[in-house]
Amino acid sequence: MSEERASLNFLEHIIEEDLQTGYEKAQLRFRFPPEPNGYLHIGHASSICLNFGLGLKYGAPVNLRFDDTNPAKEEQEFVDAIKRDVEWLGFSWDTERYASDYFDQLYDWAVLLIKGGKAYIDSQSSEEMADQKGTPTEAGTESPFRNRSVDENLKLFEEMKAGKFEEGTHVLRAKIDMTSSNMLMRDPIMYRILHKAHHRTNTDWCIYPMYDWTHGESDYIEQVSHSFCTLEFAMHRELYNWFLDQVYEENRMRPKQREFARRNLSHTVVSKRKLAKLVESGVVSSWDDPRMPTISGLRRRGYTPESIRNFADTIGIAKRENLIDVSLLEFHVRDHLNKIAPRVMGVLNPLKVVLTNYPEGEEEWLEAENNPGDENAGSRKVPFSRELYIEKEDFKEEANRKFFRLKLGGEVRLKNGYIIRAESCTKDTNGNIIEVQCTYDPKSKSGSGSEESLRKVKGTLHWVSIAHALKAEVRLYDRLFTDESPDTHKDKDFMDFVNPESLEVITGYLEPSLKDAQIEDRVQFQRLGYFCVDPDSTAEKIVFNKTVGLRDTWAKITQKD
RNA sequence: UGGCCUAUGGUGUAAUUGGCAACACAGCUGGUUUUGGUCCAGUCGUUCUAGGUUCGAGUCCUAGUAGGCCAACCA
Repeated sequence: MSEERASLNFLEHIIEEDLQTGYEKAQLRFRFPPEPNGYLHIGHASSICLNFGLGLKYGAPVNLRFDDTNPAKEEQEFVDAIKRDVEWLGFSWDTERYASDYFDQLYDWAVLLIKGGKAYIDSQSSEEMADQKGTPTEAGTESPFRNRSVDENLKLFEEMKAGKFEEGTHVLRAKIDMTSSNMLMRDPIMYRILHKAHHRTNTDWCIYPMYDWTHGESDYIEQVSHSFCTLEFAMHRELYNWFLDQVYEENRMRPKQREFARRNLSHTVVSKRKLAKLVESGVVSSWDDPRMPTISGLRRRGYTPESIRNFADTIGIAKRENLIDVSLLEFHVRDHLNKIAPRVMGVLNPLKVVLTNYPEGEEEWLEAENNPGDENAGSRKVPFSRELYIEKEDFKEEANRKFFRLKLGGEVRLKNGYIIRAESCTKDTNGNIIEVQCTYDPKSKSGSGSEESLRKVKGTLHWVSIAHALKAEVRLYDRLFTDESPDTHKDKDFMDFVNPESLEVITGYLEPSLKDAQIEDRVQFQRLGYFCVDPDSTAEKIVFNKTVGLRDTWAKITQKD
């Protein structure tokens, strides 16, 4: 009813304009075209959300197309990982395609170009060709093979295909313009010889088409209406169109390439080469290490697909350089987890508390809300007894009134339990506090409705009963890089900015309800943050990853002082 | 001594296409709260520069400045 006109990004404006000038809505079709040479990362996630989001918005099909034209780098393993990641993000593709599906068609079209005098076989080395290419400010020079006869070109191309030549001896080039101000138009290579097995076509081919020759033609074959790619391909558009011109037939959909700025996330890197280096050098354990910006890493870290989609939606899409602060991504995962993650109690840095007036050997099970923001989340029981753990940070012998926690002579409420008062504490020989002796008010039990239970005390602490606590490995993560843009420094390598303290492994003491937690379960450790169960967990030892901390205004206050 | 692209708060994106510069995050203030969480209210602050067109310019024009991209048998 009160429908607000949603603001459109510039790509949606282009689509809307096309819709008004002749395109039918039913003709709209998009694609997400990864090369299966590595794992998808947060940058791909933005592109996936863009293309599939457009598909959802316009009711248009979106193909998942693997750009698999380089058998030297591509593997089935990556195809499988990519499909799993796209599905995990919550999208479904119309059809699964491969550029390699089109090798025959591409070959036939290439023959057509040769026959039309638009392509030729060059038999120089790549160095010689590079020399003739010119520079951005100087025109190139023509290859001595540029004017080979059509028949000779045809014969050589056939022999290339038949495997008669070594790698590097011949290539097929488009005959365009060696003086173009666009370097890509200076007779670009269409095919090269590669005696390598392809993960799908095996050894059927020993010539493989290059990206530029493949991409637009694949869009055309699939009748993609809008082909969106990142800005570094802007210069390729002219070539994309030139190749399309060679095969385009009237009345068919002519795909349109448009470019958007890749979205950069602060405090990380996303190039496959750099991510691979992090894995190889042992900085992280694997491609799905929870510190990695890969989709599989984010998943293992505890991110939800919703949070990633919301992130992609709010950062939008444009053409200017950007650096998006990772805190925005963290905001979205908190925002979603706050709604869905059950609250539990766990102590990560334990300090023993003894309730001196609580009977020894006694225990009781207290009612605890699973999520105060969600009535339907229900409740659970947590055990309470004479000896408890609280966080070390939650006790001080003396503190000013800004410290809403436990201090000698002060009171505090134990979440879901009783109000306690710190009476004394004991220290080890080094002066470290190792135990706090407290008394509790038996009438102050949470939810009992008694006058005492309604008393307001400043400060509520989480806790866990020592006798009942579940020991768990807890992995705490910090940013992988200390610099917000580690790979943009001219004089420094991105590896120089690796944060040596990005991982801390500790033992946590958790409430026993967590005993049956399953891998990928997500919970909030109250007052600490969101955590999820890592796949490394076993029946004997449960492992939690910290996804993200809660917003911490106390930390800001202490920092200021 | 080239070509292409870009320029809006600390960050990211909008602006009904020439008509009151908005939204989210971050920051700051306060309120609620048995999580120093959540939630609520308020606040902060911007159209790269110089000209021009116009009743009116973030938007159009001219010049400049700054940044990014382009010379792989990679994608």
